[in-house]
Amino acid sequence: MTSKPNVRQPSHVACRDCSLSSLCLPLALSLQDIDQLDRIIKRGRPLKKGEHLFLEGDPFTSVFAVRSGAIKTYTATNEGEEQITSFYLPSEILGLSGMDTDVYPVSAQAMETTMICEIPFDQLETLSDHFPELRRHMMRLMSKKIREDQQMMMLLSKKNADERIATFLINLASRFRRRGFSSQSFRLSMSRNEMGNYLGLAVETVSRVFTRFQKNGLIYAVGKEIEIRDPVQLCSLAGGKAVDIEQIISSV
Amino acid sequence: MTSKPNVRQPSHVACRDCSLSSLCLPLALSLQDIDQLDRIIKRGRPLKKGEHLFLEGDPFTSVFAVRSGAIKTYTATNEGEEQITSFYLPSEILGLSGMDTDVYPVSAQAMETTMICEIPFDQLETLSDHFPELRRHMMRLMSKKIREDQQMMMLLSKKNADERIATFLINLASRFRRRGFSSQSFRLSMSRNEMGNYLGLAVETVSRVFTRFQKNGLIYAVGKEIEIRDPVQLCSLAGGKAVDIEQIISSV
DNA sequence: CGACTCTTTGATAACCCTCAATCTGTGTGG
DNA sequence: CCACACAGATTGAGGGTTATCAAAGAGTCG
Repeated sequence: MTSKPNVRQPSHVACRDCSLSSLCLPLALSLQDIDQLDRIIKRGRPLKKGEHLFLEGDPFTSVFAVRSGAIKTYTATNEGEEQITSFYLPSEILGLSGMDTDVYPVSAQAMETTMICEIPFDQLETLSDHFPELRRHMMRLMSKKIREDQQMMMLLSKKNADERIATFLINLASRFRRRGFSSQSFRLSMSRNEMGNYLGLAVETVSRVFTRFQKNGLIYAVGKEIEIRDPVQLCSLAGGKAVDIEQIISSV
Repeated sequence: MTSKPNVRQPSHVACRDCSLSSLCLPLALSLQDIDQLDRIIKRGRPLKKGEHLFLEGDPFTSVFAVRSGAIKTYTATNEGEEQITSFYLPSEILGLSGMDTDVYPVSAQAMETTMICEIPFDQLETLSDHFPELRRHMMRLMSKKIREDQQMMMLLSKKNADERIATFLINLASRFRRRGFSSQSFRLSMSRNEMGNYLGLAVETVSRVFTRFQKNGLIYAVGKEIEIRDPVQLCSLAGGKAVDIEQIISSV
């Protein structure tokens, strides 16, 4: 299988051997096509916690896939504070929103030690000229991102603190599950502060809600480790569409 | 120019003769290519106020361009209320967020009498197989939408009522200007209720802010007609990035 | 002109933010 | 190895912004 001898680090696993390939870009490609994608992907050294993948305003050159760890993207408010716009977990793709501006509209920073696959965009475009499926997959990714952002807008404009945090936890749980990890208990890669920033809440509010959820037996949390104790009620609080809830409850 | 004799209604203007073509999909196409796009576009009868273009859950078949009038998209919250996700003005494209689900994730409704160009998606995909520029244009559209949604998330999570409404008005003004209309005075196609729904505010708050803005000489508003009296201060309230503000102030 | 919706205005209260203090955990240097 | 410094997390008190409730005014359409 791995004819190339350069498997010096786990970061050099080929796409076809990557456990995340079924979730990531190669999804739509045949084995042979994957090798072509594989050739254009750059796998850099791991990013340490706090290191930046790119900065707001940097020239847009690549999209990125998270292999392990976690990335946050953020932009600066006019008062100079940071506003977190997304968290990215393994197999998730970031950088697509820079496409129409030639610069990244957000900064991307590692929240823990993180391995990244970098996909130079001009080469990805060239490649996608020949693989309509790859093209459609990228369009679908962007379309999905738009829908997710709209869910987020709904959260921010209609939900109270309890509902926001319940939604956030359920969302994380289902993303962990999709990657094959436990969705009942997992480790939050972000601080309470980052969570509040993302959810439009003060740190203190996040903390209070966590405490209350724990008192009521919805979750059990020590530090960043979290266990979902009552997925049904948590989903009910999150208040997604019924159809989504079914899926998530069965997954937690 | 117009060799086809079927110009029975304004809605049957060909893309190459459409005053919005420089803003809409044909942007990236040569005159000859535009004609090919033109052939696949369906131009239905005008939608009357309140009529739906599509409903949440309808099978995804087409993307749409607004020719005149205005469209809102909304989704139902779990309590059954509507949550408006976007307003679309002439030359703007809607429906792209349905691409990865095969159904529209939102409903689209005319806020006034509205003319629409419908672009069947399968044909658009076929066409874009041959025109890389069309493809890139669509990707850019989606990328732009993602950035706009993220601006909206920032508005919802960090801005107070005054700032939200200032931002909304400045945004509308710049969109009107882009279409060649006055950005100093224009007509709101949405009700106070719809505006509040979109901005995450109660109707009463919207009304109060309008009254206060008027008292302070920022705007002059009677009903849906609105005039921007102090664009500098309004922009300052909106608090966008400095570079954007410059552009907008000069435009109002 | 009457029924309707939309808008405005006022009073009240809920929710969450801010400020402040304490507590916990983590890493660093003596 | 411990003590200390520091950042993050928790808890409490108080106040501000905006939602909610209620009612009246303005505009619209049959």
